Parts: sequence; structure tokens; C-alpha cells
Amino acid sequence: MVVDDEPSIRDLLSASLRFSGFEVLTAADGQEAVEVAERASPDLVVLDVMLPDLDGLEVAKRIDAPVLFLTARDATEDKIAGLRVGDDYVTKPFSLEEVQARIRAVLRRTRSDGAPASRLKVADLELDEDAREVWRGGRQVRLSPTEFKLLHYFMVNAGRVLSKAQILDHVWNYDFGGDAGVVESYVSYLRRKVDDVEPRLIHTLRSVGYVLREPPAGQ
Amino acid sequence: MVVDDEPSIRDLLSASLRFSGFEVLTAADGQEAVEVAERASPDLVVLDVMLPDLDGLEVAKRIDAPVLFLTARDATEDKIAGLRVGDDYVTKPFSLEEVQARIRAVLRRTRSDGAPASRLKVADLELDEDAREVWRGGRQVRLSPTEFKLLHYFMVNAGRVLSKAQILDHVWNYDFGGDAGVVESYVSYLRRKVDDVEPRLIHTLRSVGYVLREPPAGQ
DNA sequence: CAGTCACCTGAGGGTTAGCTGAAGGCTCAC
DNA sequence: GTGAGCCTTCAGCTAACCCTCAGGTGACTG
Repeated sequence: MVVDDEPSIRDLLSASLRFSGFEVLTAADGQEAVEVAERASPDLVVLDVMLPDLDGLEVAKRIDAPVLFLTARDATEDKIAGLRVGDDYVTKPFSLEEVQARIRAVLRRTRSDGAPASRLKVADLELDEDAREVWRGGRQVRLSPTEFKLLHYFMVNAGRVLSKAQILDHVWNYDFGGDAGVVESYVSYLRRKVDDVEPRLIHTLRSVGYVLREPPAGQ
Repeated sequence: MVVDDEPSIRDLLSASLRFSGFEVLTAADGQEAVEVAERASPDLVVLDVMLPDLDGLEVAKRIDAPVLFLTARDATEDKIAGLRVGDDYVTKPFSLEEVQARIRAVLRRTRSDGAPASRLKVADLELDEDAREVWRGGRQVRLSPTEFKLLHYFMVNAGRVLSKAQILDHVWNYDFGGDAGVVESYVSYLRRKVDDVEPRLIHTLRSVGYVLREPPAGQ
């Protein structure tokens, strides 16, 4: 369930989550959130701390589900200190990558703790979401936060061609005004750090976008 | 079993304990506590001394399980003098680290006393929960209470990345209003005391958090 | 084959997260 | 009351990081 009074944020999040295969309900204020949660008992609630009626933390108390808070970058520390175990938060403006990563982490933690081990793998390139570690051919590689988010987005969508606009929308904050040049820069960084050996995994499709995949045998 | 009339405390504790792998029942007052305990015979009861109906000590008498009392910081001494062998207490406001440490200690004492040895170990860093002693590379290190709680939290979660918010929520008291700067200070203290030799075990993940782990061979 | 366009990448500046020394206030023991 | 140890805040500093820009390179087009 997504709870935010701003329609643009609500739509952004719910569209992105639906696309990723989640079932999504929405609510525009605290009152509605509590009611919907009671009827539908969602697995997780994405909840803006600043709501027109009730305080987000108050809403969280009345809901029996883990919560991912959305908060302004400044007003955080003190208030969020009150979050329960299992909850988490993301500061606005966020990127969709960030929100989805946190959602998955919370669900993984909450849900039956037996299995997870969140490891993505493409050829000899491996990424551990929990430990935030990346390996190429057995060698560990250190990535900056943005590099990590970008590589993660590539690996989740391995084999799929991603346009620079798509990448910008998912990996960078939703209010980022800059141009696509920054994507080129970061692809360059990633190539140097994790794609400097054969087989090359990050491929450019001129005037279309990028794709991460293992090249076919005869190439 | 967690017994407290304040829902927020009840939720905080039961969520935290479930997350750590305990099975948790709850009760909101003394009457309910006695009933539930009779049916379910819990291994241990976390019990608020101040309950709306019965006195916590009265409840404890009627329950056949070790008890961890929750008490206000002041009203302690005289009252708690009445606790039985095997029981223990924690003053409000507590930190989750504290409560879990005491719970484990009580269970260890109560349960078949064959196998305690509560020693955590990561690389050449060792921590004894009972003795509250810490060694690095054979040399004993003196830690303040907060330093010890922080290191303990790190070691219990060795290999897992912990955000400053998570650390704040577990190691500091639940009503601590301060900001995350204090975590940085304490990490700094810990580094000086227990992580001033190779291999470094406490690692910073910029804008993510900290992790305690043995660095991989190739780095 | 020349011109154009998309992309690559090195360099540089502004910004921010985190580290740490210092200082003030608190508690507790003596 | 006094001192020691402890907790917390704060500010200056550093290093890492993010983004921009511009020159260069290779690919496609006419």
C-alpha cells in the first residue's frame, strides 16, 4: 500500500511497483490508510511521514504491517528514531531503485526468515544486495552508492535493453534535472571497475540504450 | 511472553524479539498474562511492573516461568528487592540490545546449565557476554557500557550492513531524541579501542551504514 | 569519402558524508 | 563537595563522491 497526499508521488510509486509485479493499493491520507489497511491487510506500507491529517508515525502504530517511511531529507533523524524493528525509511527525493531495494529488504526480513540470500548473478559478475558487495570473476570490487544502484538496475534487468531515460528515471532521484550525460559517465565508471575483462557484459546500443548480458557464444 | 499495557512498548518488544527468532505471545494486563501463561507456559515473561489491574510482582508469583521485569528508573530498588532467583530487571527507557541481552542471560541461566559459554568471535576479536569482556588479538580491552552494547550489536550482526538508524534504534534507549552523530562518535571510539590493528573489521559504507566483517582475502 | 552524430572518458570543481578532537554536562562513588 | 568516567554535541577537516564539460573516437549516412 502506498500512502501519500501528493498524487504525483503516489502515481509514480504505484506505477513503478505495479510494473515490477506488486499488487498496489493507495491512500491519500492517514484516515484512509488505516481503513484500507484494516480491510486489505497489506504486506507492507509505503508511508509519507507528513500527511495532512494524522502524523505518519501515528498511522504506523495503527497498522499491523511493516512500514517504509518517506521523509524529507532534513526533518528525519529525531522523528525516525521512533521506528519499530523491521521498519525502514527513505528520504525524499528518492529514486525508484532505492525504494524498491528497501521494499524488498523489508519484505525479506519480515517474511519467513528461512531462505533469502539476495544474490544476483550474470556470467562471472555477482552482486549481493544485503552485503552490498560486488564480485567480478572472484575479485571483489568497491562501488560508490550511485555506481551500485546503476549496476543493480542493470542486473535486475539483465538481457533487457534500457534507454538512458529509463535509467535516469529509476536510478537517479525523481527531481534530478540534469541531462543524460551523467548516465554515460557512470556507465564508463562501471566498465572500468567491473567490465574490464572478457567477456564484456555491458553493451552499447547506439541511439537506443544499454544492455547487460552475456554475449552469445559465437561473438 | 511480553506483558505491558502500553501498545507501543508491546509492539516494539514483540517485533524486535520475533525478528531475532523468538516466538512471542503478548498480554495487556495482569489478568490476561496469568491466563495466557497457564495455557501456553512460556519459557520467559517480560513483565511491566506497573500494570493497570494487578501489581507486576503479584503476577510474577502466579506464573511458573522466569521473569524479566520492566520498571521505571526510580521506583526500583525497594520493590525489585523481591525478585526471585533467576529473575532480572531492566529499567525504562531501555534499549533493545539491553533487553535481548538480559533475556538471553536469564534463559541461559534457567535452562539446562550445561552449555553456556556465550562467546562471540569474529577474526581475532572476541566478546564474552557474561563476563562483559572483550579481547582483540589476545589483548583485553576495556569498554564503556555504550561501547560494549554497540560492539555486541555489531558482532551479533557480523557480516550484515547496519544503518545508523538501525543502530540508534537497537543500542540507544527508545526515547533517545538525539541524532545519528553520536553513532559516528562511538564508532570512532570503538575503532580506536578494538580496531586499531589489521585486519580492520569495522567498515564504513558511505551513505548506507556500517558493517563488521573480516575483509575478503584479496583485499 | 566526408560529415555528422552518439558516445566515451579524463579532468576539475562543488558538495557532502563521515571522522575526530575538544568541551560541557551528567551521574555516581568516595 | 569533588573528581572521574561517561555521554552527547559541535565544528573543522578530509576524502569520497557527484556532476559537468569538452576534446576525442568510432560508427553510420548520404
